[in-house]
Amino acid sequence: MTRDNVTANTAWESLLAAHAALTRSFAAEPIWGDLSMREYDVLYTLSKCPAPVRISDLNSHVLLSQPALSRLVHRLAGQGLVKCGPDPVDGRGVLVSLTPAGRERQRQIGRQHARSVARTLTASLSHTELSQLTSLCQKLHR
Amino acid sequence: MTRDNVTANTAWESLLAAHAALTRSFAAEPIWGDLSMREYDVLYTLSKCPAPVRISDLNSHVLLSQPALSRLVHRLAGQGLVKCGPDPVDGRGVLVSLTPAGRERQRQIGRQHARSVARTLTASLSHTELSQLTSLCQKLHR
DNA sequence: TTGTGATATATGCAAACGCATATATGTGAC
DNA sequence: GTCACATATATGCGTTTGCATATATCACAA
Repeated sequence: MTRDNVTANTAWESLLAAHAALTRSFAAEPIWGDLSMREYDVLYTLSKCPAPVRISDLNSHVLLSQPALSRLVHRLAGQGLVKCGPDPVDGRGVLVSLTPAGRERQRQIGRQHARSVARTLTASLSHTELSQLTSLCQKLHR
Repeated sequence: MTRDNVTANTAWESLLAAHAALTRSFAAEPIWGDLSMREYDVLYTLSKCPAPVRISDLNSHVLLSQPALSRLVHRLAGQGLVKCGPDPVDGRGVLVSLTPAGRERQRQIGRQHARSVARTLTASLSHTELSQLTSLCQKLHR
C-alpha cells in the first residue's frame, strides 16, 4: 500500500473515531426527551427546508434505509411533529414538513444541542481549525 | 449565538454529512459478504490489538450499547471468527480475540475496503489535506 | 468474613432496523 | 391507448438494537 493510501485510511479512521466519540457524548446529554437522535436529525433537516420535502430527498441526508426512514417519518407524524401530504406534481411522492409543534420541538432541543456542540468543539479546536475542518469535510462529500 | 459557536456547529454538521455520505458509499461496496459493517468494525478493532480485549474496551471503540456489543461478539464467536474466554485477572471480564479464521476474514475484507477508502478520499483531498484532517479529528476526541 | 457498593457482562422484551418485495404512479416506445 | 420498465413509498418478516434489569465478581470497609 502506498503512503498516500495509508494517509487516507488513517484519516478515515480518525474521522470515524471522532464521530463515534462525539456522537456518544452528545447522546448522553439529557436534552432529547422522547426523541431519538435520528428522529431529531429528521426534524433538524426539515427545519432547514423552506418547502416540504420528499421522503427520498430526506433519505439522502439521513443514514437510514428507505423503509426505516419511511416508518420514522410516519412515527413523527403520529406524534404530530411532521405532516405528510401528497405531492401534487407526482402522485407517488409524499411531501413532509414540520408542524408548528414539530418546529417548536426542534428549536427547543436544537438550542441546547447547539450549545453543547459549540462547547465541545471549541474546547478542542480553534476558530481557524474549525473552519479548516468544515472545509475538508465539505470537500469530502462531493 | 456567537460567531465561534456558529463555526463549531457548521463544522459538526459538515463532519456528520461527510461521515454519512462516505459510510453509505462504503456500505454499497460488494465486499462485506455475510458481515455487517459493525461486525467488520469489531474484527478490525481486534486485528489491531496485540492481546485479547475486554468487551468493555471494545465498547469504547464501537458506537453500540453494551448489550448490543455483547451479543454481536457472541454472534461472531458462533461463526468461529472470534474467541471469548474468561479473564484470569478479573472473573467478571470476557477476553475477546480473533481466531485464525477471523483474522483471515478481516484481512480479506480489509484489503478491499482499504483500497476503496483510499480511492475515495484521495479523489477529494490532497496528501496534505488528509494529514490535516487526521490531525483535526484526533484533537477532537481527547 | 461479612456486608455494601461498584463494575463487567448477560438476558427479557418491546421497538426499530434492513432486506426483499408489494403497490401505486410516472414515463416513454409502439 | 397499452405495454414494458422505472421510480416513490409501503409492508411482511426475521434480525438487531436499546433500555431496564438480573447475575456474577470485585474492592474494600467494618
